[in-house]
This record gives sequence, structure tokens and C-alpha cells, in this order.
Amino acid sequence: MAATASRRSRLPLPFYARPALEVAPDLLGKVLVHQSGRVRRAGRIVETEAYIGEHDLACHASKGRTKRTDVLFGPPGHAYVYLIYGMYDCFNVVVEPEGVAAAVLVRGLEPLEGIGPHHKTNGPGKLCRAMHITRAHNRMDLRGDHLFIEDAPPVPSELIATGPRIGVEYSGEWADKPFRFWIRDNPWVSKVPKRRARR
DNA sequence: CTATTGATGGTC
DNA sequence: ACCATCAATAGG
Repeated sequence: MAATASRRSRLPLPFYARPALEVAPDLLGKVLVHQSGRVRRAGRIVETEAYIGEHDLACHASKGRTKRTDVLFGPPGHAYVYLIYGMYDCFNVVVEPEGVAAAVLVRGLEPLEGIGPHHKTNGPGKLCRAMHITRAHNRMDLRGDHLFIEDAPPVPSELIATGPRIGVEYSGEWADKPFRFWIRDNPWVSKVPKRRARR
């Protein structure tokens, strides 16, 4: 195998040990891989959201350190997977050094390997289904051999769009912060609900 | 095409 | 009583 067969390296710890607002745009273009036995599922990250710390009322860590949020306070480069609305899992990457509770939610993937054509990956719940990522992966070290992220060329900043995070209307001023990042015009970015239904 | 709602379960 | 969601349905 000549030069073209170069194997992509996995993202190192220092990549993750940074503020969520830096990691979130930098994750765009990287490749999330779930290797289970001989089955390899992979997708290119095209949409992320930053949850920047305990003071961020949209961040689960703002509830304090509980059994659920404990992983957010742990070392960077680990998975935070939680159940939402009783039926979907959401995949996050823990960032910042240990002790600082922050994470990046992955919201959109462009399928690369091992994802059936009947699966959609434009949304945090859908991409977890397609990648077979579940709460069993919670706390998993992303530098291991099972679930990891491979490096890839950075997406030029002029191709990155930003906007408010989705589904966090309850968080007051934090709901309006432009902490969502996506690759402009990419078809695998999730569809944004116009406004959340009110009663 | 847009708008609304039910499904479904862990956390607090 | 909330939800970091989605698909199906009702309505124009």
C-alpha cells in the first residue's frame, strides 16, 4: 500500500482538553468511527453544538454533579451518551480538562462506512441509531479501539456556519447564543424546527 | 408546503 | 414535570 493508503490518526488528548467553543467547530470534518468486531461504521461530522460549562444553563452539568452528569466532570476525550425523550440516544464528547464540565454534542453525520441506506444521520438521535451508539458507550474513552474519532483536514472557516442551539428554549439567555456549528450547505445537517410547540 | 402532537423513559 | 428528538398526522 503506497502513500495513499495512509491510515488516519486518532484525535489526541490535547485536542479534547480545550474549551467547547474551540472543539465544536474543529470537530467538523473529523470522522466518528464505531468499530464492533469486524463491523466498522463511520461518518464525517458535519454539525455540532458546544455546551460550555456549569454556568451554561443549557448544559446538563448546570444541574450539578449527579450520577448522570458525573462523566462531564471527568477527563476529556470520553463519550457522554444519554437518553432523550424516552427513545433516542444523543452522543457527546467530553471536553475541557478534568474538573471542568463541558461537552460537544454531535448532531449531524455524513455516512462513510457501514451505515445502511435506510438509516438517516441528520439529527442527534438518528445518527446514534445509525451508528449503533447507545448508553452502553457512556464514559467510553474515545482514544480506545471501539469508539473513536479520526483526524481529517480542517474545514475552512468560511464554510462553517453558526446559529443558536436546538431545543434549549428553557435556558433563557443561553438559548440565543450561537453555539451551534455546521458545514454550510451540507445535506447531512439536521433540519431545524421553526419554533418549539407551546401550550 | 407548514404546524402540531404523541411516543416513551430516565432524571430530578 | 420536565426534556440537547423524531415521525406521523392534520390542515392550507
